[in-house]
Amino acid sequence: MPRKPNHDRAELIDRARDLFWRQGWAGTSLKDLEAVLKMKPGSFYAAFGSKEALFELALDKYAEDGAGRLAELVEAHGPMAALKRYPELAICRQEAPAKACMLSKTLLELQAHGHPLAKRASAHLMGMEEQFAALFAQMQRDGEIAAEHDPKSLARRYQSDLLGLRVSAEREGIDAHAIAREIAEGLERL
Amino acid sequence: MPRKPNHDRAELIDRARDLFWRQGWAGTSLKDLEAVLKMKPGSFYAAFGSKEALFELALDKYAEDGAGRLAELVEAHGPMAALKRYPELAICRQEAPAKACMLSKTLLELQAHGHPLAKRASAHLMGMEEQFAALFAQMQRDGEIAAEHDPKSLARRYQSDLLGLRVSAEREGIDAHAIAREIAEGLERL
DNA sequence: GGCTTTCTTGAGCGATCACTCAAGTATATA
DNA sequence: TATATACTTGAGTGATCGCTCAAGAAAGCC
Repeated sequence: MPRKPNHDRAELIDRARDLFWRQGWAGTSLKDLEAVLKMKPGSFYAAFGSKEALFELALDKYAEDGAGRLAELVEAHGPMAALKRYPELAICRQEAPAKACMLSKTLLELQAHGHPLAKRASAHLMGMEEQFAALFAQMQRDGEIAAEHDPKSLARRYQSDLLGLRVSAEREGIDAHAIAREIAEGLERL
Repeated sequence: MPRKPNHDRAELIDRARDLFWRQGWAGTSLKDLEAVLKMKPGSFYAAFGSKEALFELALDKYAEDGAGRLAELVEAHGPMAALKRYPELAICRQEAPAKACMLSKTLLELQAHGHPLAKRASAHLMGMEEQFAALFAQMQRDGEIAAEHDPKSLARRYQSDLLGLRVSAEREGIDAHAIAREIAEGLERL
């Protein structure tokens, strides 16, 4: 009976994610979204409910894709090589709308107002960190790194280095690849 | 002949800086500023010209104060001890309106729109990095760190670590002091 | 006390914000 | 082909945005 939607929902969320990632929450107006999604207000609200609801979908997709890329890397090269490659991978993708992490951008922008999206970003960051910790733990079991380390501490530090790298990569005149290399080299000394 | 201003301008800029630092550019409305500065719109615009002009003053004050605190630390304890203490100092101050760096927050929020304030924040970050580089160079001259290092590379990495630390410190459930300690310890191995 | 000069006041400006809804259009079933 | 069922359209909502300006209040000089 019904009419089919003109657009592919997953594709729309991807495009919204890229815009939000680049421009942030307040920096992205509904006009911007309407232009990028090629939707009029009515369709937009029928499809997503609100700007906030779409941002949440975008944030979740961002986290999911990031975790997926790391998992692929682990699958292909093992934990150590994956963690060594991941920093460079995070800043080299040309098609990415920004170098900095969308989760940290969201956290920094919305945390002060106690916005639910900040909490959600924070939770995703914690999820990533647990993924890192699991890899460090596995490396320890495999004897790839010394037994004296605490996997959770290593993950916390690795995450912090990654966030710093990705903020630095946003700056002009900074050789972020050099920083990525140094982070990778740091892993060898564990 | 004239009437004296009711307010101390430097004090006003400090209060505006704290608000902008915490809430960011778009997250801070003129209503917020009027409340914190206890000024009506007319006085505000007579005193500062625009929201953007005040943000610029606030940003400059932020950078100046940060550089000052580092300089004091160097004066008191020398370059190495100063750089080792600085990370902890950056995240421990209770009176600070946020843990994250105002310069990086501004950069991340406004860079995508090519806003002049993002460029200014970027320039201040570069200024800090040069300050760090000068200290590393001095430590090298004093034989405190190995001669093989490039002071500019060390400064770039130190800055990146610092930015990462300060984003991490904004998160809930993260022991940022532990990260600060690790950054300090890292300096000992140079 | 006048007079001048500056600062303060606050109503209100046009623009933009996120969002709504009634009307129109396209598609599937009957 | 007729009807039911989405989906799309876009003018328009009230609220808030950064900002203006004419009028009033306070301080220094005569």
